[in-house]
Amino acid sequence: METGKVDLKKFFDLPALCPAFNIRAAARVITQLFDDILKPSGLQITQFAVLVGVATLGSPTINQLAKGLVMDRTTLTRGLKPIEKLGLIKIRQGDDRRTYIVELTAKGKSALNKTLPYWKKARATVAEEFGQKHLDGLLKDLSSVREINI
Amino acid sequence: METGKVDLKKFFDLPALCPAFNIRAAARVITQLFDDILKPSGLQITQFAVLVGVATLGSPTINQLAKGLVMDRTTLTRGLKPIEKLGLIKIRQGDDRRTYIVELTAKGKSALNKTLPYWKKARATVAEEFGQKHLDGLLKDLSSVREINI
DNA sequence: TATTAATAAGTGTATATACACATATTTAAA
DNA sequence: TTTAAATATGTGTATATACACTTATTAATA
Repeated sequence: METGKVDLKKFFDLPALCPAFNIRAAARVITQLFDDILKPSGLQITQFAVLVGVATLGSPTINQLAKGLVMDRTTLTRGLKPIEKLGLIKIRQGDDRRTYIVELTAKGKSALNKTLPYWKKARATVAEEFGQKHLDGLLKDLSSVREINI
Repeated sequence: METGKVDLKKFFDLPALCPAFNIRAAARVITQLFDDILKPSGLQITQFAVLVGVATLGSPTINQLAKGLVMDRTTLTRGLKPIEKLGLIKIRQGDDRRTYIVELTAKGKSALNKTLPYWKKARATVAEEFGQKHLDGLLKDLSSVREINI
């Protein structure tokens, strides 16, 4: 049976073929690039993403926001804490008292506008490194990945 | 100046255009898909990735492994703990006593082989949902994202 | 109406992520 | 050879991630 003997050769081409490895590694690279360029704004790209979500969805509930951001609800719950502490959002109970509604504060709106040029710069950097058309294709692909449901 | 008034319209198409939003959301979806399918193996895709890295790099140092996995070194340091606790790897000091070398245990090799079919199934699922050629293109794109250096 | 099911959200726990900083060891330079 | 620079790693801290579980509220049903 030789349980100890293991042919490791078959694993050699696995990293290049693995969607999970590749997408996670790329996400780390992109996140660091964005965070680096956004640094002067005082926001991280994840926090900016939440604020944009709140703005575009228009004072959503936690659940609605989580769905909009394609994010686990409990992940979002924790993620709201820091930006709430920064005074960028307020969370108030909805008419349906099970729900909680996330709203931008004036400070939050101002942070959005302050951060936008840095976001544009970060995006431009990626487009430059990557080619605009190439990037457009990648974004389309990523959005169909998002729509995968097991 | 109307600091309170903020035109939120300009944020509406931002999510679709943002590489960071999209790649992070896609990474969450793909990770959950892989973790779900790998569940019977007892490994998560991130742990499997580390084991594959150790196997393909051949007993690398922490730094070498971090580079190979396109991972921050300190992230890896923490990530090694759980699989070390599971007895899948051993970490020993190198001849250069600054270095620590990561090695697969027999149990680790066995875990690799046990997990491989689940990984194949997960990859096949993605390929099915996504189209094999489409996926090949995406993987190529993601690997060039990885090579971005600011 | 009383009971049950469905929905919304929070908490416990564990891992993932990475920056800033500190320590140990080796290599290079004075 | 002493000192300085470079390299390898770990730790403190904070946020990100999500599963399993619990609680509160509302909607549906008996």
